[in-house]
Amino acid sequence: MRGDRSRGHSCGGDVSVDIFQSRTDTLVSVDELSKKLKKGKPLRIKYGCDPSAPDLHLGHTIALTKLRELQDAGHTVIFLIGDFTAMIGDPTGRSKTRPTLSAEEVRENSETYQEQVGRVLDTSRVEVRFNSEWMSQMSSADLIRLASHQTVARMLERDDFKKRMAAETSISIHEFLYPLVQAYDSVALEADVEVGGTDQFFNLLLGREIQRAYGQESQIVMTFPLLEGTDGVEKMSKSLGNAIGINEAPEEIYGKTMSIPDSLLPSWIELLADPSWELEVLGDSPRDQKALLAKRLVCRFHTYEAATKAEAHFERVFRQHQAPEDMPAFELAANTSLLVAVMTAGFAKSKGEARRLLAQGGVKLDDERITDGEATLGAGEHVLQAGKRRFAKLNAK
RNA sequence: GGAGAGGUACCGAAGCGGUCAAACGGGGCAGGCUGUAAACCUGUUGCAUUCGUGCUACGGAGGUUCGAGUCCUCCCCUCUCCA
Repeated sequence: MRGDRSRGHSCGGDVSVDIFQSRTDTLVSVDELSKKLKKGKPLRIKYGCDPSAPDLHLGHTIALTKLRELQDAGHTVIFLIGDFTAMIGDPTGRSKTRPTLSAEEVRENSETYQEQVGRVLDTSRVEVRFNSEWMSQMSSADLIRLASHQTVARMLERDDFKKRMAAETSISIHEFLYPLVQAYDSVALEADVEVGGTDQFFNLLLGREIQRAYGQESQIVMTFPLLEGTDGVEKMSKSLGNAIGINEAPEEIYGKTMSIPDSLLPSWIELLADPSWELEVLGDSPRDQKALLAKRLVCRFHTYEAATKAEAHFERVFRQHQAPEDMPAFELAANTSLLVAVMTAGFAKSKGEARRLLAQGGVKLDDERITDGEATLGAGEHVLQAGKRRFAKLNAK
């Protein structure tokens, strides 16, 4: 299906429209885009991020991969860090008003962000901007003028506001400013294109209106499908605990991918597959397909060696049920109770939790299930396991 | 400004003044079955504990009572309708 949709539009021999169109969810509008492209100038493509959640996950890479393609096609990617808007907190997808962030938090987070983006984008060619640059200069009068370009009725059409109205939860006035400021950012940056997830559609379209209101040409809007999280229920999001961060350890990326429901596999392959994977057979059984996908994802964010190791680690720990080669090591005194050992290894937050874990047969010492928390540790090296996947090496002296 | 409804554990949501560390559902964790899949079954889900119990929790602060999530007062917050 890739590229097929745009075939009908290749009237001007405009091949580059294809790059924009393939694997996007929505593109508004193809005609305007080809007009912009015909000017022959590199387009300014805006990608905004909210520094309150600095951990990039697989879901973000869908858009980032596309941006990389566009970068390679000679366009300019502008990475906009919404440090000013972070004070508002994007209401998108939220059922509640977000807490605001301090200036230091925003700064730290944005650094993390930039470092992670480098795993996909060529950061040497990215224009990194902060919207506080122009927003902190804006006067109240200017802000009011900006706000005058949008109506409450239109604002309430936004899906999440609508839902919150229906659910009778609170919406603060300042949350209306978020889309407006985001839209104004496009004015300040003179963006030709803005990309985002489908949940950003409203905000991106507002950018078009606001740009026009400020005498600019409207930006092209590109949205990407949202990736479902590892639970197979909700959209991938760090706060929902169903995300795979691109910063995570190879074993984690591999293991979490293996744990996704089979039903998710088609969409994951569709959304995450690299174009170069396309012709290869991904394997027969869902399990094998996942294993291959997992390996390739590790490979993408780490190295081939890391991917091989992650695979071996998985085979060893989850198929052969052996302890992994590397595990965190702890030293403690001989004759320490198992209860304390479990806590030392960080497997339980409280003694009560450790006791429960033990009682339910969740703890193994040197491959033997032990339920008595008062059992003590003999001198020497031990392997402590909690649940299926948490291991620690204990050295009792 | 007026009238009404409501704020309970991670989330949703019950809760005759004692038997409430708080029903039930979801989520989480652990066990079983498995492919670290799904579905399903079981247990568990505040902290500490000499396992007797103690402590901290039901928006906040006071009060009534032998005893309060439950009653009273004031305050804070949310929602709906009216102005």
